[in-house]
Amino acid sequence: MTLSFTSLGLSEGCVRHLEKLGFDTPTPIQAQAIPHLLSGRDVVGLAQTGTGKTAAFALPILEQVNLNNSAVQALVLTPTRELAMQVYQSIRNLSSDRRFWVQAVYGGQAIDGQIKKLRRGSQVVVGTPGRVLDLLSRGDLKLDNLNWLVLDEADEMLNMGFIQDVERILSQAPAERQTAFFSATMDPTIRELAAKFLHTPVTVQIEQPKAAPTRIDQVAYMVPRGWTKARALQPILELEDPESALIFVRTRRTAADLTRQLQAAGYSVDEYHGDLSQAQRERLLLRFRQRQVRWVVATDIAARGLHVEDLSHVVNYDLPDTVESYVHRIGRTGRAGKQGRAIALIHPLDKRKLREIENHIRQKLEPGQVPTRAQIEARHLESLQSQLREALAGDRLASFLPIATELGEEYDMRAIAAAALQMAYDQTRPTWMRSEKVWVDEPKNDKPRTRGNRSGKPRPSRRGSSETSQHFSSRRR
DNA sequence: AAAAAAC
Repeated sequence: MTLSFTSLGLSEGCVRHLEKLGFDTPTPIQAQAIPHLLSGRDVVGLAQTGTGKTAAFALPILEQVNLNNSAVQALVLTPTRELAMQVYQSIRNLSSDRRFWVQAVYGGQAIDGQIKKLRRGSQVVVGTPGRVLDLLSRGDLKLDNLNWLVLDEADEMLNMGFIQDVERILSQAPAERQTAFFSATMDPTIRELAAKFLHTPVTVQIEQPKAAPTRIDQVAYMVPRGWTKARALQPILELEDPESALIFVRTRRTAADLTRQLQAAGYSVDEYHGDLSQAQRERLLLRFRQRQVRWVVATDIAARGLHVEDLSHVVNYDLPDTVESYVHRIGRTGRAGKQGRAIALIHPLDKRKLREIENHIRQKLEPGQVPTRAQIEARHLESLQSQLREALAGDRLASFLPIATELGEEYDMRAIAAAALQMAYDQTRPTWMRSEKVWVDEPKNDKPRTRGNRSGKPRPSRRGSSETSQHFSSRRR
């Protein structure tokens, strides 16, 4: 049973272009949603990001859009500006017709350029709610000819903070239109709002691909009692040695603070959150995607939809507020058939939250302990050896051979090699590990501490835990 | 209670 784009009802020209792009088999969500959308039905599509959602709604639109009319015929709303850019890019790639125009509109960027382009005409507009409303009230975006309205990441778009804007936009769109909600989760609010805004919708759901979770190794590192998460993070990162990582935190403030700490420790890392200017945000993403920055500390701005090629790690430094958000966050890794790792830092106060997550994903996270210095050093030596083997097989060796020969007249060859290794080893260690003072393995104190501070000594200060305890105390009541 | 989203 081979499925083709042709069998879904897409035209020959469209299918040929898709083949040129290297797409010959529809993904499950595409296979299910495209025929319904082509037939004019409203659709609720339930699928994770990275499953080909964008093409699932874009292809039927491209198939039926009137290219001889430059009025806006389709509007796609996304919850973040970067997602709008990303969706815009992939829609643009899906059409080869010169008469087809798609445009992205979002805040944080001069509105003049966006207005100018809108005046030139675009059949499809992708945007964030605030800027779309702004353009609507200025009269620069007109929805009179709108045939399609798509909410990407609908569960997020229908959240408290967004819902009013989205409702105002929906109310300005012609009633005679096709509407699609794409969402990773179907909670009661989505069902309710779908009933409100969609006309006898078909729900298509790709059965939770059992393959997705197994492509992500999930580990829960237990933060020892009395340790801050910041202190536990560095040894964990040393052992995990992520090629690239998104480190999720709860607030913008923590993002900035943690970034500064990690940078001071010598890591290639930068911050990403809503306190940055749009230009900074875009520059950061570009640098991250081009591998000029290895790790990014981010708020939930990066939890959804964001695509970074070959992201090796997702780190939940702070656990997310909702179990759904956990699924979104870890979904940034393990994409396109690659293996990914999702690690979480579990403070003693986070254990309840961890259980909720485990119940939701019906799977236990593999427990992990903060690595000891010995474990990290072993890991460093191991990677040094494999790097050495690579160098031995490489072609740059010749330029270093004369030095080795010269030194060889004075020293034993094995001593020279060992000294070179020592130099390389010292350089791979981050600054904080070079100082013995900072890095002291504390005896594991797993005895549950009684509430009263019996010893009478002041409690160790716990910088990182103040927000956490505050957060959970409200649940205790 | 925080984050995102318009100036």
